[in-house]
Amino acid sequence: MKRNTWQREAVKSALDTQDAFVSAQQLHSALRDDGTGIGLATVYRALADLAESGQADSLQSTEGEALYRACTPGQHHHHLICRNCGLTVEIEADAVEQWARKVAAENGFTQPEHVVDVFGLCADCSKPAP
Amino acid sequence: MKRNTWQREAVKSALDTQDAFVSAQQLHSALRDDGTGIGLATVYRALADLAESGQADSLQSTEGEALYRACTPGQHHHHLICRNCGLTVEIEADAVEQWARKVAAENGFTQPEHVVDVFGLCADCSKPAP
DNA sequence: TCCTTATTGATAATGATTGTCAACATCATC
DNA sequence: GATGATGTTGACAATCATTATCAATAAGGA
Repeated sequence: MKRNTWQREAVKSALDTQDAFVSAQQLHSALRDDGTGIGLATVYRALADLAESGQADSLQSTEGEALYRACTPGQHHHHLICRNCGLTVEIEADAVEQWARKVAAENGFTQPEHVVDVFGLCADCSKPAP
Repeated sequence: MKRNTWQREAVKSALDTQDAFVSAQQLHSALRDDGTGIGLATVYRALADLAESGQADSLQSTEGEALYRACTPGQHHHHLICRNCGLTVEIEADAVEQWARKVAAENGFTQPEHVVDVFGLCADCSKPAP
């Protein structure tokens, strides 16, 4: 049976305070800075659990590390991500869902899923340096 | 100055024979099986060059390794990828391009780029096992 | 052919992630 | 509240893809 531990709670709430995709290492550092003595492996395990249960989204950065972000569960959505600061906004895309299904069917593919993320510079990061 | 070596040619042509995304390690094994004594680091370097010059596309697998695929240069496109055998088809998506720009603009984001890939089971892999 | 220097390849180094396992903590049950 | 079975933790080792190092090699202009 699944047990509730303060470690899992800590990881979940730490992730909730982030408005950007963060790595397991970053989250571990943040938790250590908060005075908790949580272990690195535990952070990895907790994040994997959250991702599997749909309470967090994950993606692979171009550098190859896994990044996580708390998300609204039970709802399919995509992300608009700032290349510079990581700020992330959830977006919906009914049109894209339908397009993906159509393209898959046209090529004989079944059971389509898709990865759709938009990267750009957020309003703040678009401002010229003073 | 950039020099032409048989190693770079070998990597390029080996990639051209693949109709699926492959890892640097896989390509290195294939090249070794062909009798060439090419080094692993060289394969990594050649693939990075091909990706940078637009002659190959790359993406991160969910396991975190980088996968490469030869592509038609100079043209923006996306991929329809078989989850099972890796078969990859290039697809175009003008509607999605426009949607990405619109969503970015609506949220104050500039310089939008996007990652759009569709995963499914290809016609062959969709057939039930005999 | 000669010479400069980009490239190669064997190997070490890096860094994220996962496996191991004894000590510990949770929670159903008494 | 005490007990016990077992899920969980955390320090550390192990793994694995990728990158850095650097002496030896080879491309291509002179």
